[in-house]
Amino acid sequence: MSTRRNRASRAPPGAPKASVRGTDCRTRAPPRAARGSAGGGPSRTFGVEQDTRQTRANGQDFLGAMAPAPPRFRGLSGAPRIPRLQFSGSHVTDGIAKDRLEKLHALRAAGQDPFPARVPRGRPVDQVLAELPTRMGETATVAGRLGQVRDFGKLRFAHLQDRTGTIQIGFQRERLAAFWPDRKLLEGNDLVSVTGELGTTQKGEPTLWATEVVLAGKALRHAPEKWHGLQDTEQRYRMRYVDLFANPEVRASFSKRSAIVREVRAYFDSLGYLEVETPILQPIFGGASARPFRTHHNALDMGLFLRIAPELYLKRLIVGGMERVYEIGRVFRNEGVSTRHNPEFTMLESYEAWADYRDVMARVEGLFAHLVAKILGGDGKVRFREREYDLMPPFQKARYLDLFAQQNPGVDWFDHASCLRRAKDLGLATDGIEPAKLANDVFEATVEDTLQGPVFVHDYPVAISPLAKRLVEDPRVTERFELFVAGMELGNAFSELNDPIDQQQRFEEQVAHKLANEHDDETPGEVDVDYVTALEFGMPPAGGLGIGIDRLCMLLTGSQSIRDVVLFPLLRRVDPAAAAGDGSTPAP
RNA sequence: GGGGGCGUAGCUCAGCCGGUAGAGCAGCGGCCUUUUAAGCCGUAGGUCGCAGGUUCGAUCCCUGCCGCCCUCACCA
Repeated sequence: MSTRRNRASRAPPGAPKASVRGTDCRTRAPPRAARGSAGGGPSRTFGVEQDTRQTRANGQDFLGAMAPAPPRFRGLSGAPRIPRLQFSGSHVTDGIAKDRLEKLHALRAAGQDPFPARVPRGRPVDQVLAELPTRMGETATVAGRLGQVRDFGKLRFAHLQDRTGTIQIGFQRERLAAFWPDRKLLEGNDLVSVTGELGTTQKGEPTLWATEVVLAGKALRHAPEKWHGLQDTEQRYRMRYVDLFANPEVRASFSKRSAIVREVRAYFDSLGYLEVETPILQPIFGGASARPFRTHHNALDMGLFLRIAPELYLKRLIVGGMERVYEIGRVFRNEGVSTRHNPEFTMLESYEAWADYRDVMARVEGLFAHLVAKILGGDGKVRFREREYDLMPPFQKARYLDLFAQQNPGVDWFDHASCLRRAKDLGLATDGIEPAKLANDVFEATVEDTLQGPVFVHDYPVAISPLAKRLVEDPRVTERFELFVAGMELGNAFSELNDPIDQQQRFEEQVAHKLANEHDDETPGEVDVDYVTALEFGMPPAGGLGIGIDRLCMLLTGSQSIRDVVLFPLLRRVDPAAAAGDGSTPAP
């Protein structure tokens, strides 16, 4: 950096601030294949100067239309020394590339706006690529992020990426005489708008031969390594924005998630379900067994919980006669994190009046048939954790107690003594665990791993199904099923309890249980009287369903961890001072 | 919370038995008019996660802490 001393001619102080792609330029520009920028914004063109009149771009001199001559800048050589930017103490400056900062200063010094409000935005890259073979030689504009720039003599190549794809940009001195001396102010990872001529290279790669380059946004940080992308899992999650542009497969996964959610909606919409939104801030939490997050409303001076499930509100809507409702929304559970658990996750819940759990089972199969058709393209096969699964319905069905008996011969689920023996044989914790819970622990320890599925496990014992109706033929069990795939619980459904007296009793038992167990923070401390009141007005028999959208997305995208389908998974906060490495981490 | 692993340049990674650190990419200065993980020559870049300890000497050994990953537990 010591040799950059030669003084380049810069614009005199009184010169116009910058070149403007104004009307005079525009009127003489060749017809664009693409629609130009939004209405004559003051986006600036690189290094336009008087001698561009000699520039031939596709036989036309449209750059030459620029007048008056804007300030000229010559890379870093002409830029004054500008003190390094000062960031506030909390800003992590580690990743800022000094050379990029200097280029930014050079651009500013030359009157160029490194962050213009608008530039010619052009058209989606995939469209341009599709039309290219039949429109060779025509002009097109694209906008996006530059990949690595490859210098080759008086040529430069780089790929430009937008949300639809990637196209190669070719920079030729002959077509870009004005831009050429300043080409190094533009570098990989910068955001640009490029207008050029459609063509190919000698090897036939579709290429946009640039005739005009406009910086749309300067990148002050280097892109991750081109070949490996961003690998470090922690950085991928903390800096998802980098992960997304550096790793195409990540972008693809989240596009797929979007499509999955869209198709889930489409499926329920097509059946006449109403999509609704119910409270996330709830004075009493319920509808599942989980520890809640607590919060507080200041104006009302009221303690609130973030919902652990929308269930009780959705069933109020069934009472209200909406009959078919669903909600796709975030729920919050104050529990551990793992590859399958994020403290906030997205749940689908649906309720349908005049339906029972058999009907709901059919809905689930219908949903999967729809997703197979729309997401997997008709083939229901999906690879997940080294195995292949066939998601094409119908699915296997198996009774809970039958599965239990198969894996635990001679053990009676309802007999505590025999379950206790079995649990001890399996090495499970048994102290202070209630009989029903213990029996279910035995089930989970012996059966769940075998549920590669997809399989509906149905008719769960009453004791572990507090919100479901009993089966008439066998009152020990309920009209409830869960859907398992890859040993993972994907969905839970039952014929909803609509007896207000029974419901009131079950709530009271819960509260009593909580009072007896001071460590029980999963149970609300009071009965949801309003919900019982709703049931007292009469709720039709109804089938309800809950599906973990994140896990569904894991399955359909083949993701190992829930964090690969959640854009911004919860991570422990890194102290800014510690991250900056100044050793001033405050004491806890 | 328990167990295991990891943390080195902006990124991807080496670093042996303890002797104050290397490569590739990105960057910077050059050469090259059809490159595409371009190539070649040159150059710059580091609080080795943080803090202690052992040692003449610590990226390396020990302890504690921070963060992430895997796993178990809780849960969907």
